[in-house]
Amino acid sequence: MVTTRNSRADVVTAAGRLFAERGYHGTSMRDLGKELGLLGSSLYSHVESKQDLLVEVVEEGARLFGASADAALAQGGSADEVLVRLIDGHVDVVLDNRDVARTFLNEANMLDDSHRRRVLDARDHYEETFRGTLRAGVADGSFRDDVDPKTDAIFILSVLNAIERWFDPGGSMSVAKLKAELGRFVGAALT
Amino acid sequence: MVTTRNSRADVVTAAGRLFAERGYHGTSMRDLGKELGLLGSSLYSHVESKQDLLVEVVEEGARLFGASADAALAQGGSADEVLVRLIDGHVDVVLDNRDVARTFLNEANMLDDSHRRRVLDARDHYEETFRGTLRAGVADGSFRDDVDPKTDAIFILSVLNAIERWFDPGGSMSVAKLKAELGRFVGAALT
DNA sequence: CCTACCGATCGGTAGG
DNA sequence: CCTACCGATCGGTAGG
Repeated sequence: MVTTRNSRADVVTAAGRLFAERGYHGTSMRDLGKELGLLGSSLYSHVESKQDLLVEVVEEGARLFGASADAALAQGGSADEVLVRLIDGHVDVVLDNRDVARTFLNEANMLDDSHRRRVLDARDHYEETFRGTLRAGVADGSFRDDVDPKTDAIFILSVLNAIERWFDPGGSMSVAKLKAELGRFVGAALT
Repeated sequence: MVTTRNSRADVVTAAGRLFAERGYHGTSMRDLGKELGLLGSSLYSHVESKQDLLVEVVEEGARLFGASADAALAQGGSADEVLVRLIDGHVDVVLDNRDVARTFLNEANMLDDSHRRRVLDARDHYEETFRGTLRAGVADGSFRDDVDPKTDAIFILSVLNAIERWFDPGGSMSVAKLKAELGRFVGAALT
């Protein structure tokens, strides 16, 4: 028997799993307790509220995407190289933290106003990384001059954000293949 | 005073609005009643269950997208022309029936098993329209020969399905501009 | 479409 | 982390 008490981190992780699968409003504190082998009421020794759990999961998502963008920029290189790192980094965040990413992408609007605002700001900052990279690539001639950085950043992120909806990590397409296909499609669209 | 009794269609429309905004589980029958100026319990003279309402909204979404694809194919023409009609038609469905489209795209997995299965089949059939058009375009040389119909159909649909998340019909970008940008981006990716 | 309910479940608390 | 609850709200029904 290795039964141990759950940590706060365990609770947040399980919450991410259920929020990703069933949605915030589709998950009850009793569901979450069952997932961890305890009663719903016992969760309140770890967290202050259900909303609190959503905040933690979504903000972890914001941190992960933000860190990925920072890392992609920090290495420098051409706009084309930065964009490839942004794309690969986004894929890694989604696939290595699928529940967190899904909750971040689909349940952020269930946050109360102040938290939602902060998350939307973080998301806009992340998007700006893509926009800026497209602008730089257009400016230096790496990308077509009919590329519209604002719109195309949204288009590219639309493709990336949808990955959690269809990609099966245990399926026939490898992560490397996924990244290659993304690079080809986006590359062709921009050059 | 033009206060009239609500029809079943009114109830379904209002349900689509709330399901799109707050999600299926975030909407109560009392919320929906309030939206229509009646009590939650009164809704049961129009529908059998809450799930029933979700089924109606989601299946209407499936019908709309299906009809759009059928129309795009029926007109014939080159793969390139069909694809443009598929894209424009998808945009029209999303923007002319936003609540239905959002509910179809985001709440279909809240359906019970049998209905969800049917909707997923319809969605796959719709996706096959895109895949087939890409295949035809590769075969006749309209599109690059490194286009992967299966993957690229998903990528294109990812861009189209995300439109409800960011496009503001009252904003600075017109629908015509949106369609032009989509055509340019997707066209560049495929040719 | 309302009145008047039903049992079940919700998020959460007090006290250990 | 459990026991023992709380008031509020849930989807839904009977009967008009």
